[in-house]
Amino acid sequence: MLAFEEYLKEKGLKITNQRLLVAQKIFSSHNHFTAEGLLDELKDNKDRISKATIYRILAIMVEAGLLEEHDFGKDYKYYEHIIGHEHHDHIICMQCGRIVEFIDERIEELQNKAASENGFTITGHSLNIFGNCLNFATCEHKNKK
Amino acid sequence: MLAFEEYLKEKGLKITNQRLLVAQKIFSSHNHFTAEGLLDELKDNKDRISKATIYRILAIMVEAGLLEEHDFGKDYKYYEHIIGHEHHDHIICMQCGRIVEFIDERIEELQNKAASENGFTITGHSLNIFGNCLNFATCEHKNKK
DNA sequence: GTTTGTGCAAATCATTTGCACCGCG
DNA sequence: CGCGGTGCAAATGATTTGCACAAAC
Repeated sequence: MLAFEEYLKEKGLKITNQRLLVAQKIFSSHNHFTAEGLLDELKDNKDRISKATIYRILAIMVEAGLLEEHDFGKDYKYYEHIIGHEHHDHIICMQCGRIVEFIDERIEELQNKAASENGFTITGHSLNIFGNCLNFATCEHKNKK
Repeated sequence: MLAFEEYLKEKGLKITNQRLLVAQKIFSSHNHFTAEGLLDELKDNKDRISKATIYRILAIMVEAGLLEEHDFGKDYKYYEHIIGHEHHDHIICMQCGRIVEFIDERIEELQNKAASENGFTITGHSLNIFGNCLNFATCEHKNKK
């Protein structure tokens, strides 16, 4: 059973077609997506779903710890599911929008060190590297959502 | 003369009271501020300045490379001037909003390494650590802008 | 049957923009 | 003067919300 379904039951929330639809879509792959993009992908589906509902479901999933919200410098948010995915940081191509994940334990450690040296207890962090990937396959289309 | 004034002349832009006022305010200290906050601080000034003008001036300063725009996870932007300030990253207290700057050359290097290993040319990066500072002096007021 | 969820359209909120007037150069 | 700059109010665009209806339990 989907982890999201479990969460809904736990919390006494209802299991609706829309919620299952969104969950299936999101957990079927590991992409970085936007609310708008998700809406588009579900548009042609038999079960219509509204933008408001998308946002409401995404909020629940973030609350549930199943989804992570990212700010990549655009004026809309990106999401990615984190089931079966270790924490990682991102490199974003400013040309084509391609997003590459990476993780460097040494950076993680140095961040922890920086925080504690300054008297902070870490609750989270966000490290985004912006650049150009010059990847033939993807970098031809600019400003993909 | 203010660096901003030089920039304006260079570009053939006009030197107005509003522009000087904003520049003096911003460069008189090194704080992280918001457009709204800046407007408040300049409200009681003899020369009134409108919100639209604030935004327009901030955009010019960012373009001029005198100001940096930050996204700290709120729904409004933070700015800081970078004259005489080396690049640095930020630690933000989620309780009181206090912002501490730090720099770790090892992290910088590891970022460059991660980018090039993934075939990216770096154009910029943003590293924000979120946490709690538990600082008596500041951490009593929550959600400061 | 209740209570919670959904769709729609209207509301929000930071930021941007159109336009008529103002002031720097 | 002439054109860029400013203020105001209206526009924008992502996200949120109120409300009446629909669906889950």
